[in-house]
Amino acid sequence: MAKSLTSIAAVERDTGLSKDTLRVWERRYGFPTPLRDGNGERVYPRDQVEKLRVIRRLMDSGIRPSKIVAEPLSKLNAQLASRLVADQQPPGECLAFEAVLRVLKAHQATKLYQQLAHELGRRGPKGFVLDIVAPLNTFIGAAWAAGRIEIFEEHLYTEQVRILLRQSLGTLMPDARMPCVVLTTLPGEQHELGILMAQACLAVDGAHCISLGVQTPIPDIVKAAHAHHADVIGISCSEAMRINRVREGLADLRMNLECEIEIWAGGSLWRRAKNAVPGVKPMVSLTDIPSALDAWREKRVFREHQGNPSG
Amino acid sequence: MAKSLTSIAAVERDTGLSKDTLRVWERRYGFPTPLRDGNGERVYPRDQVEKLRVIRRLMDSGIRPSKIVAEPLSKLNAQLASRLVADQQPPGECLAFEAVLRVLKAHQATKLYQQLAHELGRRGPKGFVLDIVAPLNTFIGAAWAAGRIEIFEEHLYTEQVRILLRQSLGTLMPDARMPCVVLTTLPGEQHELGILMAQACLAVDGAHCISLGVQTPIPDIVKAAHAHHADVIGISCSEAMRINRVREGLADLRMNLECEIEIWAGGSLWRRAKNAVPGVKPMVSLTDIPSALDAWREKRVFREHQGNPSG
DNA sequence: AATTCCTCATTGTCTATGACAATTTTGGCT
DNA sequence: AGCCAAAATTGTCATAGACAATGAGGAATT
Repeated sequence: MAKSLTSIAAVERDTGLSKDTLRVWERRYGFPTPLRDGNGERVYPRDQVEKLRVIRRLMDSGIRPSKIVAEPLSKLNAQLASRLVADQQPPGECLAFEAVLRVLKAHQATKLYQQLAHELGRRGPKGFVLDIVAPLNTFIGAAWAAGRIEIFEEHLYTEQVRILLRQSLGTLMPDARMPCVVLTTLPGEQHELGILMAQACLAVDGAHCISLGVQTPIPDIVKAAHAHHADVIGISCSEAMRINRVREGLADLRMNLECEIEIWAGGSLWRRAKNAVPGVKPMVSLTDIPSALDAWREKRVFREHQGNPSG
Repeated sequence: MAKSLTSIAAVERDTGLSKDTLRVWERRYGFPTPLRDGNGERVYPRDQVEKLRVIRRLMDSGIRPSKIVAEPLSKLNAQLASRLVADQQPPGECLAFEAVLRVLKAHQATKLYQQLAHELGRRGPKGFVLDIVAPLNTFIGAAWAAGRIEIFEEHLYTEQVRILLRQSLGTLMPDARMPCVVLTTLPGEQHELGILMAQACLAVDGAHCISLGVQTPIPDIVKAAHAHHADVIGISCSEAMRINRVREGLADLRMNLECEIEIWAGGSLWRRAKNAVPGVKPMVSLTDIPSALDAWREKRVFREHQGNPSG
């Protein structure tokens, strides 16, 4: 276990902060303060990378860099811990959630799976998603933001939910009057859970769903929309994404799609983002999905009466 | 559908070519030749972005930029088409593969699933992976590289295989004499199929597998390895990755892990990469997995006899 | 004839600093 | 309080030169 010094590219990879940002912070805030190698290239000590990762987490929860970049690590950790208390709106079932967290931290994947499968069996796909997965998701996300769990533990959780949802979604039959929805995330967004939850909600209401997986380039989303004759494109955005990037991506997508094809943008990001992108329907909560589907059907029926009464 | 001009950031997102690379190509090869907006910032016409995407594909199959960046698009497309013939080593079952491709291009996800499920039922998990999925995967990858299918169609295929493998892997029990393997990909690598195939091969031989999903940051891989008391870290690398990045990432990982923990790096990338990373075991084919497991067990038995006969 | 080694060309990434647009915050004014 | 303008904040883009790591081609050796 050597000194573990990292290049600027490695820091970008590990923290998600761009090279430009890292250099400009050094210039403006006096942090980080990398050493230099023989070529005059930046070399970051491990503890500075760790601090950068903490900063990144705090920024994801809305804090601006000037307030934190120059602060000592101990203060940042304290702030991280206090975030949990602020974010957490105990939803009644909070105790059970703490139990899930314990199982997760013990890395008992099988036990976690069984507990969740029990709930799925009891409530069915829709109830499972709305009453369990959605709030539990928020809870797990908050636990991560507060430093209570590691990202690989979050992955472990995601994995179990994913398997469960995939299994239960296979049996549902689509309804011809409902839209064909293509689901994916924008490049840079790795969280698949949002898509899966949306897919569950859409499928139980009879919509025909096609998931492209995560991180589909914009031109490919457009091609997929045409190939599948999609009525709606669903994009899931987690709070880990930069709002600017998402806005730019959605505007780009909107510009390249026929306006008959709707774009629905859901995910926890939209709690933070105030103004939406023109021509894109923001879905703050999963409960917006049924009403959006109703609205779509209404509009479609109306349009058919108007323009094409026989078809 | 406006003129669709894109910023350099959007081009980076859509092509995977870094901003630095885009600027330096312009300087060196005279392509791309973006317009400039009011601020003097690059604005790329749509057709140039399309050409860049073709170039990217050709580079992923090993061609160097100086040979192709300045060429006209028509030549590049011809080259792309000829790649398929060159790459494709008909593995006997070639006709069936073409049929799969047809189903895929018709977007008949259910039919595709049924065909694959039939093979899984007939051959069991291991045979299915070795005889069907592995070669089919190569074939689908080649079809993508040759421009015969779109990336979202590849995703559709991946999705079906993923569901099937997940289902059949759930029933297998690990063997206590076999290593605990943590599986993931490096940041930037989005292809999960490699992990799934590795997991299938490992699990049928009794190894205890934990998948972290894709794109785990190096520090998190290290933490996960410790938390799960992993014996082996398995990293899957597709040919879409830049070899440099992978080498750097693996060297970084090796430096931060105790040397008792082995690193096995598999995936189609290693057909192209000649020299491996020190301390990392390259796995060219899935068939290397059983022998690697045997070797691991041998070594472990030997070590226990030497140092710790009672435990 | 095959293999190893050496050299040259290729290529991506890094450096530095200035500029600016987009957003958020602040302060003053109804 | 509520709202608008001014100011501060912040990320990204531009420029051009430098260099290390890789690949390719040829020469020398086994």
